[in-house]
Amino acid sequence: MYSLSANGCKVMGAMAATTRQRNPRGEGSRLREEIVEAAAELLEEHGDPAAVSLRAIARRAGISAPSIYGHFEDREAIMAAVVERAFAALTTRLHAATEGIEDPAVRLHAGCAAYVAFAQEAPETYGVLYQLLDDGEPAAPATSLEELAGGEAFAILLDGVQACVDAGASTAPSVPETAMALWVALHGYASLRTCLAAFPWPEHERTVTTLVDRLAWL
Amino acid sequence: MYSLSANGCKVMGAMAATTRQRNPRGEGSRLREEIVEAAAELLEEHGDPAAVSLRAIARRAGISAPSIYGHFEDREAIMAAVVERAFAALTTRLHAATEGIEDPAVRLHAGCAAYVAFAQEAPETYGVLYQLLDDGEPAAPATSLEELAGGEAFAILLDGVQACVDAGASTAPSVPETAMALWVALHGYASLRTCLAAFPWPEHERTVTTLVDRLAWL
DNA sequence: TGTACATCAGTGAACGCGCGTTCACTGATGTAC
DNA sequence: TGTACATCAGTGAACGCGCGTTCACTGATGTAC
Repeated sequence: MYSLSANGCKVMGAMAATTRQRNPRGEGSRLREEIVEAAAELLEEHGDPAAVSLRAIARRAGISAPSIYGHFEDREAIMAAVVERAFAALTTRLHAATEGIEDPAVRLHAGCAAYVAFAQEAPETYGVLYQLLDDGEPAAPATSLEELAGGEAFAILLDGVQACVDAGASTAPSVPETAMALWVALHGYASLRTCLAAFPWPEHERTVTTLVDRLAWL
Repeated sequence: MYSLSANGCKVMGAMAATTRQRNPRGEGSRLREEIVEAAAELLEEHGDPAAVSLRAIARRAGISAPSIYGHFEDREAIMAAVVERAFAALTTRLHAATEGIEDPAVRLHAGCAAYVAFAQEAPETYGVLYQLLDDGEPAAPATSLEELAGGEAFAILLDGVQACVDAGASTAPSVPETAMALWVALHGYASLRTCLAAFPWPEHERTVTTLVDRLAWL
């Protein structure tokens, strides 16, 4: 049964490098996820979103470039999927960091620290979150918070501040404005810290604590 | 003296569209500035730094693409010049907004408001400031503040906070850390405000005031 | 159970495009005699 | 003052490249008879 026949499965090692195992019938969506995964990896490796080309994604995923069109309309759609994935990861992270903590002030601290940590660990992924929003059209300004991309993450922050106020730990005069100020400051810190490595930054924990304590009126 | 001779100066209108007036001998640097200007304009018009290609810059400046190489090493060098220009503009703006104000707290407010206003009016120019730093190599972390790109702008902020502390208007425990927190928050606000237009932002003035008052311990 | 066929995941070649960069050049301007 | 020449700001054509996207296709897989 020695064979070099067309299906090529006889030489697994070599095959893996050259040909991909085709997904079974119903599971075309598996490749879809592999594409998004490949795009996310590329983004994190090269610092530049421009380096995440459709062809580079295909190369990374081990498929031909046109194969992508079976799963995505165009390159932009892939990036949108990457952003969606990143927001989901952020939200999960924030939930994980805060759940089970009773003291609202401690919980708020933990959530904010996790937000910054997320940005530190995957700076490009973090960066792409807001970058794509930048590209989108102006959108109706009246949109509710929940419908905003990242709205769920912001809602966690909002709840955190509200809990502090309710418990008397915070004297913040306005919960939404406080959450906004906090969010803005954390974003600024996360962005600058990663891109301005030469700056003599104080200790990480210390900075987050300062921002949270002062801006959340703790 | 009717003439269509080679120097073309007889038909100014038509000429301006097709041929550019060559700079006189010693003033090659004039084109250099036109190139930077063209790049800056392109950057601000298209939101995307990737759209500012060397060829696009040349087109905008009304010259052929190779002409640029007489003035810049490569595309990256042009972008570096754009960043330098942007930092100079920011610094000028901050000085203009704060000079002549006696009350240190009022001056700090004015400076911070000007910083945010600069970012609002030229969001792409503002964005490119930190973006380029991102691309650069890690650099020695021990670099002094003054040598950092944007160090002069930060120094203004530092002085502003120091003046507040000296005058007893601020109870900030650490001047550098306070300036850092303020800078980070202003940057975050400036970035997010421009890219997340759909968010229900509070009044502009109000937000800046909140950030400054809380973070500078006024 | 065996065979013909429809489905569909993925391919390979090709397209036109704009890019950064190079090269040999052109022709107006200033200078030396 | 007049002329030959060196300088140098800027040009036009060409290069190779990677890109996004299209098209007709291949061939393994599941299904109908």
